[in-house]
Amino acid sequence: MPEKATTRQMIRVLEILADTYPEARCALHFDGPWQLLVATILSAQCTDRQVNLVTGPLFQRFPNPDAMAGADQGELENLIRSTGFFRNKAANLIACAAALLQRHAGQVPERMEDLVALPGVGRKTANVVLGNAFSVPGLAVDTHVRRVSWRLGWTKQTDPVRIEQDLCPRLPTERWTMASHLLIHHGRAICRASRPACHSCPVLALCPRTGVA
DNA sequence: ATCCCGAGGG
DNA sequence: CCCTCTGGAT
Repeated sequence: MPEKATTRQMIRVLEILADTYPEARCALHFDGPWQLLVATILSAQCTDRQVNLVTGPLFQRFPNPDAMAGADQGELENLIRSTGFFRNKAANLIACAAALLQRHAGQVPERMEDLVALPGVGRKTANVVLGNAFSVPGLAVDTHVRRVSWRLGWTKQTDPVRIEQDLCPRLPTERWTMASHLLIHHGRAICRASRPACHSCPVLALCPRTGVA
């Protein structure tokens, strides 16, 4: 078994991925922290493409937390139905908007502690909002980050929080947010969950598995 | 550990 | 049919 990846090796992989995917960034369409928060809540177990299809009409109908807090849940469900889990998500969005009004004067808070206290917001969603709306460093560990970092031999953990605790100390703070984007992009394009395209992987030489899913 | 849930791909 | 998609709450 290979040793756990070093900071130098991890940065080398990230640099190659950055060269391979210069367009890597947050793929959700949004304008401002609140729209990003809503889009990220909707992105649970759903492609970003599917989220982007519904957020246009959604934000036209409910342009701010005040409007969404007073939304009819059935109407909201219909607007977000195609993203899946629509009953949970609709209830969470209404409760979340209400919580923003009650606790934060209708603004999206910039602290992890406050974000994860919002309905429907877990640590992964909070990290996405912090990193992409407020430029606060964080590693958002989703299904792609978990799978790719596992295959690269960067971690043996499976719990997202432990993966975060395992990887972050070995990476410079300023690379955390981009690391999420790069690993997600690579996970979608090449290092897919099923039938990964190892034959065309730019970091194959740095992967301990060298081709096995 | 289990549930929520639609859409897309193989 | 199967698996997977930028999870979260119970």
